[in-house]
Amino acid sequence: MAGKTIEQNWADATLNGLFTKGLRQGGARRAIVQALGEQDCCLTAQEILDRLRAAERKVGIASVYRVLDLLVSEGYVQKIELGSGTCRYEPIQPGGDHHHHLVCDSCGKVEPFEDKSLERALGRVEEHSGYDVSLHDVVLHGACGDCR
Amino acid sequence: MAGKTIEQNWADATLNGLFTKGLRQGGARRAIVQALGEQDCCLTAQEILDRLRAAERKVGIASVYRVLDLLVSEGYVQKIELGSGTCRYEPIQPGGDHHHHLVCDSCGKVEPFEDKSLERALGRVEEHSGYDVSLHDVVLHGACGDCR
DNA sequence: GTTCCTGCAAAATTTTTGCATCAGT
DNA sequence: ACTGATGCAAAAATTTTGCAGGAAC
Repeated sequence: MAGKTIEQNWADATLNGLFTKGLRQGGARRAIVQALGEQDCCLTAQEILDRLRAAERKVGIASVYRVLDLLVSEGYVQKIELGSGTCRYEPIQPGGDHHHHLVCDSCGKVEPFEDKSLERALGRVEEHSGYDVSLHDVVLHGACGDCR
Repeated sequence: MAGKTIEQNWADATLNGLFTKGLRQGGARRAIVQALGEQDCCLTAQEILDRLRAAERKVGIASVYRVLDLLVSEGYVQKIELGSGTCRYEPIQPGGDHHHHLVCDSCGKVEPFEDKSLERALGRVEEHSGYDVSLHDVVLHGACGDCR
């Protein structure tokens, strides 16, 4: 149940953070943050909308995009593109718990993976880059076990 | 002049490869491959069109997308998305010469970088992934030297 | 009560598709 | 000559914006 707790904490921490910045916790905003928090990997705007609609929560697609924009610019959510043409959004876990993505170009499946030594290599690159790096993003494309 | 040579080789090798597969070297196709070959980092479809138009070569945007699609599916070009909403396309150098991207989220600048130890870490991840990985893609987001 | 948020609809942007014509082999 | 490639225009898909009504504080 540890995973669930961490994810729930993300939603609460995010809503609290927004509140602290003087932003309101309106219905759509709370619902979208909740939906993101219940997910362990990335979601598209449309997927978020579908989940809210399935939960009898009527929201407009424009609100989904607006809230996601806000969450990205406030640093709570990472926007990820995996080559499908549609953007995906994923909660940023403050604990540094952090994964990347494997994409099967044949069936479209997306899976998360983690690797400490990859993170260390990325950390070294970031230090020498001359940039103040806030986020990174690794995508591996290929054929999954079923499709290869 | 080494860089130039490699890039020119990419365009020639790509056109030859297409020809070998029974595909024709029509005007638009050749022009688009040339434009990509003259570039060392990624281009958008619109940028490619602009270059061709500037060179007095009238092509339709649809042809640009169609040729890029073909090049991606034949393995000559990598499609990359950096979070701007528009896709970018980059030649794949067969020699394994290979770079990734630093994106400044404040001014939009995109720079390439290389790192051997990052590639090694990626190679290890790929081996253990259970996928047959054909491509990978690393993007670092942050503030560049001028913007930070 | 004021200010910000939200939903709807319209617009903008990017990418794909249909079709008649043209060019490469 | 035959077949596939191309350009144009229309369509589709995704994301953004304008605005009036509603909700949070």
